[in-house]
Amino acid sequence: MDLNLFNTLGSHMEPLVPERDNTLRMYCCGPTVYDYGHIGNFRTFLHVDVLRRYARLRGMNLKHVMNITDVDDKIIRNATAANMPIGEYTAKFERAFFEDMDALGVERPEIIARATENIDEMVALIQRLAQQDTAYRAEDGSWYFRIAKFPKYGKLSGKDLEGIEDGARVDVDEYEKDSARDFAVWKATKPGEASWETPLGPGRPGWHIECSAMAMKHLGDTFDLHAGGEDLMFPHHENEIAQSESASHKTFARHWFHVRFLLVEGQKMSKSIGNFYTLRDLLLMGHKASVIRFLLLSVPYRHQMNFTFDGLSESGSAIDRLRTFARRVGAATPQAGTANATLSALIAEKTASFHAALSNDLNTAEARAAVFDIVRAGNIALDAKAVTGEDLAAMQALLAAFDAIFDVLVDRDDERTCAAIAWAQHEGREAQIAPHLLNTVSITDADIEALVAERSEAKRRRNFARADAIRTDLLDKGVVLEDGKAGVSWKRK
RNA sequence: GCACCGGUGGCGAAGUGGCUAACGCGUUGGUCUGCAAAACCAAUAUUCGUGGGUUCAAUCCCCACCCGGUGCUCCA
Repeated sequence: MDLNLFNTLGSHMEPLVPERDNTLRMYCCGPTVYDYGHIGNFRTFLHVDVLRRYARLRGMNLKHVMNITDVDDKIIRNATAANMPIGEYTAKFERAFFEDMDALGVERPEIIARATENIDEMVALIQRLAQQDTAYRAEDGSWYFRIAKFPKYGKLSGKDLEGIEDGARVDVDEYEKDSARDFAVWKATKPGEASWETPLGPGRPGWHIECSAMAMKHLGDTFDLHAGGEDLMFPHHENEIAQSESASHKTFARHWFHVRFLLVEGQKMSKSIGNFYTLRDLLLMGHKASVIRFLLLSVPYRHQMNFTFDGLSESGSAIDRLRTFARRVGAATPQAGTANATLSALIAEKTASFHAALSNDLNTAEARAAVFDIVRAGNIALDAKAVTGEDLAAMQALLAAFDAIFDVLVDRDDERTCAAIAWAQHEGREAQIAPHLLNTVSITDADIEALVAERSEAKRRRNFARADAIRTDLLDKGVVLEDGKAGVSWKRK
C-alpha cells in the first residue's frame, strides 16, 4: 500500500516515495524565535511529526531539516524592547521552543539549521542569482529577486500574477524595486540592526532566502518533501521555489505538504480577541501535554480544526480510556484454550484499517477510530476471560503502532506540567498557575500509597465513612482510585 | 471584490453513488460494587445546511442560495 499524500503542488494525491536510498529528505519551515510558541504553531509541527513517524513506521529513513529563523524584523524589535542582544534573545526562545516540542512529544528533526549560521550559503545563492540577473541590487544596497525572470512563479499557490498589480502594495522601505512583486533576498543595513559584512554589501538576509539555501545545503537541489503551515504557501514557499529553481534549474521540493490553520473557540486566534494561547498558558491552566497533543492530532491536517476547551476535556477522557485499556492488556493473563476467531479476525482487520487510514493522507481521525474499535472488542473479550496470548500480542502490537504515531499512552504529563510550573515561578508568572495544580503536583506517590493503605484498612473494618473521605480527599488532589478484584489501583487524573 | 475550504446525532469528527451513516465525548437506564471508579450492555441521526437537477439509486455528482471559516499583507 502506498503512503498517499496530498501534494499542494498540483493539488492531487500522490504516493510519497523517497527519491533515493529509501531516505525521506524533508524540510520543514521552523519557527521564528521571537516569542513563545502558540498552539497554532504546534498544530503544524505536530502533524509534520505524524508524517515523519509514519514514514518511519513504514520503514523509511529520515533526513529532516528544520530551520530556526533567528534574525528578522520582529526579533530585532522585541530584542531591542527587552534590551537584550539578539543572540541571547533568540537563544532563549529557541530553547523554549524545543522544550515545548519535547513536552508535546514532537521529535527533533535530524538537522536544525539556524539562519545566522548559514549566511555564507545564502550569500552564495544570491550571487548565483545575481550572475544571471535574476537578483539585482537596489540603490539602497538591498537585493531583490526579479520575478519576471521566473515564468513559473505562482505554480504552487495558483496565484494569478495579473492580480498582483505593480505598485499595488509597496512597503515604505522597499521603494527601490523594479517591480512591486519582486521580493527582498538581502536587506541593506539599517541603523541599529544586526548586519553582516558580505560581498553583497552589509546587511541581513531576506526571510525566504534562508530556507532555499539551507534546504539545498543539506538535502540537495531536489528533495522529497517540503512542509509548513498553509499561510506559508504564498508568498514564502512560492519565493523559495523561485529562488531555488532559478539557481539550480532543477525541481526544488517534489512534494509540498501544508497544514491548515486552526481556530480557537470558533475564531481565528488573536491576541486582541483574547483567544491566543501558548502551550505554556495551557499547561499552567492544568491541561495535560498529552491531551493537547491528542486533540491537535484528532482532526486531519488538511482540515481546519476548531480548538476548544470542551474538546480538550473530551480528549482527556479519550486518552484515559486508551491508557486504561493499554494497562489492562499489559497486565492480562493469556487464557489457554481455543482462540476467539472473531476477535483475532477483528484485530487483524482493525490493524489493517489503522494503516490504511494513515496511508490515506494521514487520516488520524480514522486511525484512532480503528484503535477504539479494538478497545471495545478487547474489553469485552477480557471481561469474558477469553483472550489468548496470541490475541494479546496482536492487541499490544496495534497499541504500539498507535503510540508510535500518537505517543500519548505513556504518561509523562506530570513532569511536563512540573516543568511549566518551574518555568512560571522562575519567570515571575506565578499568578498564571492554576491553584489546584500545585495541590495536585505536591502529593507524592508515597503519600498516595500510604493513604490507599489506610483506606483499605478502614474498608476492612467496614468503616466506609473514613474510606470514602480518603477517596474524596485524593480525588481533590487529582488521584482516582479503582477498587478491583486484585486490589486497589490508583492513577493521577 | 477575487480565490479556496467546510456545513453529518447534544458536542467533536470520519466516510461512501446502493449493505444497520465509523469513532470519541456526553446524557439516560441496566450489570458489577458497601458506595464509587473502571469495564460491559441498552437507548440516544428515518438522517448528512436549504432548494432544484442528474441517476434505477445521492449525505456523497451538478447548479443556485444561505451560513461559517480562510487566503489575497507579517503570520504555523
